[in-house]
Amino acid sequence: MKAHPDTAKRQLLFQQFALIGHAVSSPARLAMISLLAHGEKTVDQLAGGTNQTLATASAHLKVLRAACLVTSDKRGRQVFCRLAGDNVAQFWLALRTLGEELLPEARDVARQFTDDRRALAPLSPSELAAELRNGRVTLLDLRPREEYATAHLPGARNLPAGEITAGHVAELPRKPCGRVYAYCRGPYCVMGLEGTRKLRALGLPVRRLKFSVPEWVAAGEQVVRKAG
Amino acid sequence: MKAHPDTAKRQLLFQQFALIGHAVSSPARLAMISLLAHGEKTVDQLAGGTNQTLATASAHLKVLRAACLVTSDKRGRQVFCRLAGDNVAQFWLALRTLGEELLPEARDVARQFTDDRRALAPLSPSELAAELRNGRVTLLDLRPREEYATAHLPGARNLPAGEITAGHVAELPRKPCGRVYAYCRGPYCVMGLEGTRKLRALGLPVRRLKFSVPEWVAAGEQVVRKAG
DNA sequence: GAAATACTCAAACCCTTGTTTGACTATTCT
DNA sequence: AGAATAGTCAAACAAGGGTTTGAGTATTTC
Repeated sequence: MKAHPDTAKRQLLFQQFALIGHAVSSPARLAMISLLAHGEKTVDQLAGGTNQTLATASAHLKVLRAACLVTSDKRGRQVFCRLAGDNVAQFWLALRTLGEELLPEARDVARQFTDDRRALAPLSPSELAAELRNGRVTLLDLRPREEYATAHLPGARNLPAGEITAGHVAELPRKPCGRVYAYCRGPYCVMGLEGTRKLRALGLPVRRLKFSVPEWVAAGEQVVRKAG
Repeated sequence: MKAHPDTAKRQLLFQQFALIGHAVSSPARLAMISLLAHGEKTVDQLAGGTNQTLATASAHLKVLRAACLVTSDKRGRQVFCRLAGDNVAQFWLALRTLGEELLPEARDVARQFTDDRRALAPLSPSELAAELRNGRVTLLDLRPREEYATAHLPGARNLPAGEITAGHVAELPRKPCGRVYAYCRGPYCVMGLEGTRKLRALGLPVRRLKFSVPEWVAAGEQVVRKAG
């Protein structure tokens, strides 16, 4: 039985789509994508941020580049990687959301990240947007400076989780009677969990948001992006 | 260096998400998903519809079930499989769309399916919905009877591609001065391409739509679903 | 020019996948 | 009861993936 030429084309197409599937079939690569959703990173930073050796990170990047999810360019002696487009970050969010809905085990673990009712603000992006408009909100971005610089929620102040001290907290200009929210890299960001704990230990009644910039963008809200 | 408990949970979560990635990392499994998007199928039908042996199809199904993308139940001696939800079909469409946008090779091949300007109707779902409302449209569903029965576009008539004859075409009640559109299983459906060719060879000035039921649903339009 | 940095590559390793084959089970039909 | 149907499972094999190691390259710094 001879294969129809259209059938061959169709199979080729599915093979191509499977490249993207393959790219998102490894926890390490998913971690890299979720990191890159917050801005470009060098291979080194990417390896460090996902607990991999440089060589393995480089190998995973090869797969991500083969699927055209990630592009990179060499500047000086460093290779800067970034997602190929906003649609990649949105696809990652779609995959994550589907997993949260479909996989029982994922749903269980995910709940543990949003379990601490006192420390978590159950706001959605649009609800926060409404609170921001009425003005009585202090919003903290706990991510590293470069990520904040790349894009952050409107009105957010940058307070990198690693640099939280009593001094910083004391000099925070807080709106009278306003709520204090913090976000980091998303609902499963360990740095954000710890940062929030530390802030609360220092007496700041901050609550962690369960979303970050990528989710905010996916919800159709505006961000403050780096010029140029 | 001891791993933080939250970090461990996070990795577990990413492993779970990677299950879904793995499920969509094989062309064969993608073909199965795209078939299942048109309604439940037995393992046999699924194997036949994707050119696989029964055993390989069964093995692939195991992976799809492990990712909770597909559920199945035994009725009599047959196992009926279906997508775990509408969100699975939408995720498949999101993956396909991302691939069409990102992968140059996929984009090239995809274009070949929408190249024949005379035979293809460049309508979007919302544009077709508008045409349907003004009424002068004949709409043909070329898929098998069961898929039509499961869900079809409002106003569509079922004319399975395999049963197209001059007789059938002659007795088609066509709206005066109306356009004739046909859809099958989507933009890359070979059966739909051939069915359209056959219809045109029989003198029917039909044009193929580049979407089907899943895309129509994803666009937020209503379908006629099987009762029960 | 030499050393250091930030990668990439190739080889080797092990482990996982995909496919085929044949056996096995459950269900239905006769 | 016996045969046929629909599917799963286990074993075996080839193929492909992920990680480590060590070497190699381009660029920058000293």
